Amino acid sequence: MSVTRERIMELAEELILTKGYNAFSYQDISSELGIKNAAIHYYFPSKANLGTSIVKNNFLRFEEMIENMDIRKFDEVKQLESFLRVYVKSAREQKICVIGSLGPDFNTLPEASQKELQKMTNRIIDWLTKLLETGRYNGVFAFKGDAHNRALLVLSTMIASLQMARVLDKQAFKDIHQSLIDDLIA
Amino acid sequence: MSVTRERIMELAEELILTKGYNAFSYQDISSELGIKNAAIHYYFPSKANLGTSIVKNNFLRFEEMIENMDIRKFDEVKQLESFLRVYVKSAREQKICVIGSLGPDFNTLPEASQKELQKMTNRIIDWLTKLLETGRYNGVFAFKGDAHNRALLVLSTMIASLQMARVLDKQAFKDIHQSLIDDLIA
DNA sequence: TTGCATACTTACTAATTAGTAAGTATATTT
DNA sequence: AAATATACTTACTAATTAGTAAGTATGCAA
Repeated sequence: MSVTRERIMELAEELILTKGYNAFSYQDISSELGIKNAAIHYYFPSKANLGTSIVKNNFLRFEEMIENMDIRKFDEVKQLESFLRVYVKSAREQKICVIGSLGPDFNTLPEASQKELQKMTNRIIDWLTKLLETGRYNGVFAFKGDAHNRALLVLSTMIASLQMARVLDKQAFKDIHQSLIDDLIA
Repeated sequence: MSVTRERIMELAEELILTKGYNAFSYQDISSELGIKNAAIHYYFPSKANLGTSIVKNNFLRFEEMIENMDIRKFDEVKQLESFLRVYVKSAREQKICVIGSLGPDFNTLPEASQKELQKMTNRIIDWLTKLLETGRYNGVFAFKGDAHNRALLVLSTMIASLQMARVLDKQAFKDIHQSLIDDLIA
């Protein structure tokens, strides 16, 4: 893989997570990387293509994360903690998450990006649902109601807590994050 | 107040809640209302001004809502339900909320809009905190931990549930909304 | 009836946007 | 050595953006 291509993707993702899809431009990337606009088009013919690539890449990283956790046979609490750590890292870096950034812009996204974002979100919800269900069965989680609804609640909470931290302050993320864990751990 | 001014504000708010701040343009408004671009500039000299006006207007509507509830002496559950009804209505209309739309775009907003959004968010959190605290004291709410943290959690949940409904489907909002209430009502 | 404020339109600008076509340097393969 | 593929740059376009300055129609007040 080309190093330039990777630097473009890395920066584009950062721009999406800090400025949003509709606020970042090819110029933002080219000026920062010291390359020309057309160089980005060489690797990513359209902004739609670049955006979709970033969602796909994010999806891939999630799949890799849960694969590694399966192998090491982490218990449910550890798996949840690993999942939540991704958001803790984002909060530290003043970023929000991909779903929280592209979700509000959903109606303006190219169809391929929309589809990929939906696929990833469903995949995360499915994984979380199973994790919560199993964890409750094993007595490490305690919560009322359907595990699927709880999974939606957990993901929603993490998405919004990063956004709240942006509007208010970092403490907001920590507070929400702690409340979530308090509610869930048996 | 001018009727044109009001129609601009109404449409601009809708555009922010459906397309986002950085994706909507003065053209979107002028073409829809059958007026010229410059007519919008007559009422709102800059996009910064228009954006800030919309946040202020939203803030005002929240203040009016909680004022009306105080007068009628609604109990805490009714007050929470009234508050949540705003989000239920948004979900029906395929909209997200102002904080959920402008929050992710925060870094790209003009300073006046940022300040106003912060003020409004803090005001909502303060109101929710007191409501939850009083409601728990009166035995109608049941939750663990600090009321302020719980207020952050409630607001976060509503913000993100609208976004999740956009990415997934309306059922996602209903599920999250129900989980939230189940958790809170004693 | 003159003057002034309100509510716009006309006509424009400068900047930025994504995107393209054609050229070029370098490395690799044949 | 020649041909080809890779990784770009140069130079451009058409569309869209927020914003402005000057003009105009209408109503109302002095």
